[in-house]
Amino acid sequence: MPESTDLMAAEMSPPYLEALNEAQRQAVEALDGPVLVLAGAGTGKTRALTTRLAHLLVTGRATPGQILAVTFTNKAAREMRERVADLLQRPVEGWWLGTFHAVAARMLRRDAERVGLRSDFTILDTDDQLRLLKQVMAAAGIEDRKAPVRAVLGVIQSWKDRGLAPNKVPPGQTGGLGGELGGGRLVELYRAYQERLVTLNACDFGDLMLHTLTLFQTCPEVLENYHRRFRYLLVDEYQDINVAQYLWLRLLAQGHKNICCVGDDDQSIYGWRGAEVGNILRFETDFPGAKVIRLERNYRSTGRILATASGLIAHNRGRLGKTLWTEDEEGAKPRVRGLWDGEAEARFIGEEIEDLQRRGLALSQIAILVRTGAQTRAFEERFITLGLPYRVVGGARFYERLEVRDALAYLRVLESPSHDLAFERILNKPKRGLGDATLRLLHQAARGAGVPLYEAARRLIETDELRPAARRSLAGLLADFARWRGLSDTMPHPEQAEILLDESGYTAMWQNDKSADAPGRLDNLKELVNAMAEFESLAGFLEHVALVMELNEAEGQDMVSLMTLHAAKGLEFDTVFLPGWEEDLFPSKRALDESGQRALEEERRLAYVGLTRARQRAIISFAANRLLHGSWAPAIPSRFIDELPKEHIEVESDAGLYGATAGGFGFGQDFAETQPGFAPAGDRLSPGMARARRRGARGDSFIELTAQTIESPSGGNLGRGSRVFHQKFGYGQVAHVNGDRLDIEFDKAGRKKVIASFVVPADQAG
DNA sequence: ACCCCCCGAATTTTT
DNA sequence: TTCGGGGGGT
Repeated sequence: MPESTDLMAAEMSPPYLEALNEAQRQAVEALDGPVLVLAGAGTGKTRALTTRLAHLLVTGRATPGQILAVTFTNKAAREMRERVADLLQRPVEGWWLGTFHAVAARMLRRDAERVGLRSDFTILDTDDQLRLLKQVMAAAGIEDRKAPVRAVLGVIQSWKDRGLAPNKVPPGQTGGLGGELGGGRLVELYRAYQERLVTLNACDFGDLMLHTLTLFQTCPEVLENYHRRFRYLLVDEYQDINVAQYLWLRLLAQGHKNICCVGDDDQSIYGWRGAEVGNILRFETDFPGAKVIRLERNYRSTGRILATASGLIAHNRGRLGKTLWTEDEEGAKPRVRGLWDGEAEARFIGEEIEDLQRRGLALSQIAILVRTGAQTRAFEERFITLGLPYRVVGGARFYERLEVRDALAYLRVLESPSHDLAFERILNKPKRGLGDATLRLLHQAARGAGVPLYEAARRLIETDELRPAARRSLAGLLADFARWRGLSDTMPHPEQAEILLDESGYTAMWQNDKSADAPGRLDNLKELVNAMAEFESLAGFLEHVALVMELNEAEGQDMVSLMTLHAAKGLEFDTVFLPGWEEDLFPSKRALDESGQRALEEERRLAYVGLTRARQRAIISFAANRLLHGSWAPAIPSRFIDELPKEHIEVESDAGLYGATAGGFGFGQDFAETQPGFAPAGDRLSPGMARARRRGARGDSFIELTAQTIESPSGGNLGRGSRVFHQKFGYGQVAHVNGDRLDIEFDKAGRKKVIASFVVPADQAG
């Protein structure tokens, strides 16, 4: 970069600094010591951030290898990488830029054995986590008829978010779960779950942070190495970090203390998944001598929109405080519209959009932002009728679809046969007569011998334990895998994958499926195979899938965007519709029930995020009647509507509908109480009677049986001539021993090959 | 081993 | 209302 060097020599500002406002420039140039950049919505945060990175490199303050930059999403990391490359006119190599999880995974792979893992550990997704925990709970003898698996996983995750390993969980923590799952029992489950993960050489996402944290805490030399390496740390979306991430960052920042965190406390909307706004509020205390820089000039929205959003967020107490301003015009006042019901609301918004369309505005510059995913449906139906093109952003993600996950499980088994969860998933998919009974035997054998399921299967098919049909089927599957594995020598991995999916019968399973979504699923399988081509190897592809879990979608068409408020963070549109501003829906009753005032402030921030997405026009609406869970319920306008500064908004209403004259606020309880037949919000949702269906414990899940097997002394030192008992074949005498495989002459069943862990000494039978 | 029916639950989401 | 999971039946 000769030009830059010249510029520096002449002590002139490089051109990239000239493009910044004063505050942004400070954010770029304050390189030493801790810095907190409070970046309001639309204030050019990413620009400041990427310029700062470029500046570090251009001025020679740091080599790429001395920079660590972390984000929350792959998208943010990608954007940062691209924009820095644009600034420098060349890509940057050798720096550590990635998501918290990707960076942590990279660190963990280098020193995995120090926390009891191997460096080729696999990363489990939510689905795997649930299945694993379910097994652990069953083994612990906990009835899951009330299916609290999700709840328990939630508690475990919240502990991990707080950086708590099982031995560090404070006693008496019930995580909000009472009854049978008292604190002690939960920690026990947590410990058992973690042990299983280690056995499987696997991590869940929380573990990536937690194990790395443990690594730093227990191996000072590892941490010191990173201290030496990273001179500059940069953190995006600081308001969203959880305690584990906070501790992780603080340890890393102890080295050179040059940590720059960027965030906006007013846009903290992920408290429910462990983010702690407190982290950003406490920054100056946590990092003594910290410089705080506020980006307050907004380049996105009109004056009215900004004033409305600011007036709303001012109702929050826990804030660092910022005053956004703009030199943009005042613009139109945000509109607030009351409608009879959800259908009328959808009709109204549809008409408004058609109107904008007639005025020549692009549909791609229009968004409808809702509180919950289910709310998009009403609009989708309406838009289909109108023939309005739309897309739902952030629906079911590609790699989360059933068929894609199945196919991935096949590929994982192909890559690493010891991946038990994947093996279990595909064992009987498509149906090949290997159901619960077979799986139970496999688990028993695997536990008995201390080997993975796949290896247990290999041994089991040499014996007479299985029904002949199952034995044949399982043997066939294993032979197939051996063959598919061999293909990697002769063909590229996408082709290998295609053959695997065909020959395993998986593709055929969907081809024979008559349901409407089957063709789509087949398309997805093709897409998956295509995506593999971009990677050097199957292993590389699988690592990518575990951490990145996204597939670039085709964009560019002119469509209205439908999405949740959460999904909208970071985006902007000319026109934003904000429907469903009703008590219980928004703010969400459930959030308020769970977390009270804290949740209310977070919901309010969510409203703030929604409003600040709009450049020119914001239209808020609410309905007096809402279809919820299949039945109609009266609704009252959201308290957030009352909180909007009246002088900056335009209130409209349908004729005859209450509460919609300018200045005529005072919705709230009055509405419900004065309308005949309209119950106050609180009484509306009468939960159905819980049914106490007490049934005798089934207690025959394969995991429980497995647990019993482990606990009972089995196998052991059975030598030739021992008298033994076998569940299926009865009493017999050991005729031949070959490792853990025995030939036994049974009294009734004749000579059979069995696995040692399936028999007990005859004197212990009973 | 598979299928079907009934019951209960039903935010927000990244990695 | 719609979805998924579990239980019971074949």
